[in-house]
Amino acid sequence: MLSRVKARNPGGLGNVEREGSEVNATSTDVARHAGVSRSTVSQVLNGYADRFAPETAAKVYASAAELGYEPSAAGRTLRRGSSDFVVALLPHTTFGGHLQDLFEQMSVSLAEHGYTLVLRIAGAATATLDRLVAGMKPAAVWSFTPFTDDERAVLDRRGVLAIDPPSVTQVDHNRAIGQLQARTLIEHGYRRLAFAHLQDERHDPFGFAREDGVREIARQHGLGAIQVTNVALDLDSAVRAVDAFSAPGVAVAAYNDDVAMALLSAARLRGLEVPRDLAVIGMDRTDLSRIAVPRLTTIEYDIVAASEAGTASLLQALGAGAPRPAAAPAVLHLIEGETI
Amino acid sequence: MLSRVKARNPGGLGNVEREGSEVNATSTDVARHAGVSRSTVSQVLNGYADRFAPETAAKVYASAAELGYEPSAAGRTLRRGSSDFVVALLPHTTFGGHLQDLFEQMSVSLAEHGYTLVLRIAGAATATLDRLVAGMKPAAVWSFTPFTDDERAVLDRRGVLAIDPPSVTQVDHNRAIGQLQARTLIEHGYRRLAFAHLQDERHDPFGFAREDGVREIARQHGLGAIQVTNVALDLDSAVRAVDAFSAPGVAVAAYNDDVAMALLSAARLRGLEVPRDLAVIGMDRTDLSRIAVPRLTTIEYDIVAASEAGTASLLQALGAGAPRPAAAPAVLHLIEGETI
DNA sequence: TTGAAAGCGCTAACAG
DNA sequence: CTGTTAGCGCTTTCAA
Repeated sequence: MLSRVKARNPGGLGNVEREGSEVNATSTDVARHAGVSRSTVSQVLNGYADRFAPETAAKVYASAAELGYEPSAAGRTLRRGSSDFVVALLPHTTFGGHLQDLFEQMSVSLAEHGYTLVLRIAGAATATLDRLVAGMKPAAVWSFTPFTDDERAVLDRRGVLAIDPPSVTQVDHNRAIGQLQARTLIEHGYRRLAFAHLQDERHDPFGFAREDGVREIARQHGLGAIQVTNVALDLDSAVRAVDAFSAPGVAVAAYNDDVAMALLSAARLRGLEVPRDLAVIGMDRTDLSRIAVPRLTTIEYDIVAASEAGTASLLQALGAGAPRPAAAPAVLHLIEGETI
Repeated sequence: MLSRVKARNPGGLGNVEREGSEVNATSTDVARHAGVSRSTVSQVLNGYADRFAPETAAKVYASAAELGYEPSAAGRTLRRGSSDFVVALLPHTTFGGHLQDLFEQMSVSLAEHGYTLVLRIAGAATATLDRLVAGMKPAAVWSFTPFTDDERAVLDRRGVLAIDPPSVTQVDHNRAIGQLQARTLIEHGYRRLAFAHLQDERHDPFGFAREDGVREIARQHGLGAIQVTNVALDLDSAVRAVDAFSAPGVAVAAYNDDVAMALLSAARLRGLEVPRDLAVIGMDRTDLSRIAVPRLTTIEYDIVAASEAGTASLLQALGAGAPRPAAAPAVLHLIEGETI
């Protein structure tokens, strides 16, 4: 057998990265080292240690550790029909540090159950997803946002476990955000409500649900129809939106803090006083929202709490069932500012 | 043989996700369908079609397409010793939010050469990296920023191709950013320069190189020592930093646009006029920097251009050698604003 | 120009 | 209690 090291280092030249003592022990190596058979190694290491004499199991554990043994995903996948990888789709929204926290938390939880998390850009062509799924045979594909129809079709075709938030949940969730924005504005005495979308719809996947939430609360309180506007992330667009608000005294629920900040800048440019002439509530609690003068009133979405629920349902679907957490955690927090 | 569908759908119940006509053709299926042997299928599909009669090859292509055949990564990995996956480490920083574009571009380029890109959170424990690498046997692990010593050690141990920017390049690159900031400030007539770090060093991996770039240019122009300060992303911190600037007329190169925006807010709070009393140049050209009043002068980093260079060197290291692009593309662009 | 055979590392059924 | 055996899907000689 041509060892991997040799194969990779023809002529012994090689580059620095590959020199030194490489470790890629197989279960055969572990078995030999422990003086047992491969199947014993496999069983001990896969949770059936109690079928063996304690000393035998101990020898196996020790040998595996000593040799730095990690099972080959390829061999295991081939045998089992699916791998221990879980693919998570990376939404095409801002990587505001928070998203990393989500995946970091998920990565750890999954690792505890023997799964390995890998990420994939959500925007990429569906054909790539197909290749990835067909090739890697992941235990599951998970998405923070609902799959597109194309994605669903591919995943179904490949027979892979596909987990996304039921779109009804997703809608409820975002409607709750709009509702909280509206309720907050109303509690502060505003009666003329508006909703400002982010114009680039690729980055505004939740806008309509949130708008609905605002509208619903407005209706419940007997307020008139809400104004709806689109704001691109440039001053011209924001100024146009502000000019279009029928009169002073409008209170705007913004799709996110960036939109809110754009409106604040536009208001300043137009000489409007915030919140007297224009009130604004954002969403996301970005770092910059804390720096704005006046500080933006916004809503924080506790993504780690939310992701814990997501991870739990994922694990359950995988049959690695951690029991569902008793209640859905509170994930929305109002952050006080001076813009309403 | 127990088919995968049956195995996954015991009792025929199953859930919606797995019903319907699943497609998971193997090379055996393709061979049978085309009336040739498995090895013929393998050879034709791996670029040796010219060893066969044209009709034979055509039959193979047609059958593979019809059956939706995708080779099993597991089988291939087992046989070849390494997979077609390339793991990219997701840095724990924000590059103006355009990080997706980088990975999307990379994903496409790699796919053209038969590789599949998967991402992994860079922050996670090194042990997880070890498992990932040992299990998945990726063709390469790539990082936009230099590996930590721990990461390097793990990758070396597993004998995997590890590509990161030579730290000298990384340093040069970031020094160039600082230099451009300083040169721009000096061209506008400023003689008292400062550099403002982002206090959270986890998000400021390049700060020192940039600071060096500023200092270097200041020295070349015979200016005095530059002031260096740390700014956290809150108003108190920014106000403290502004207060500490010895006198009006300081021009600050900020680590990024967020830091710059914090300084602008602090200046406003202190009644300083920008740029007369305090000049600021940022870095990243975030959306919000375009919305600020006054608009922030900043530098845009063309991450897609940069990533094309990165992808090229990665492919070269993989031996899928696209020829190196002739010259390094220009990746830094000054964005005019009104803050200097 | 094509096919047969071997084997990558692993696990599960079965035999002792 | 532990080992033998077969085979997951693929590629690569080697032989025809």
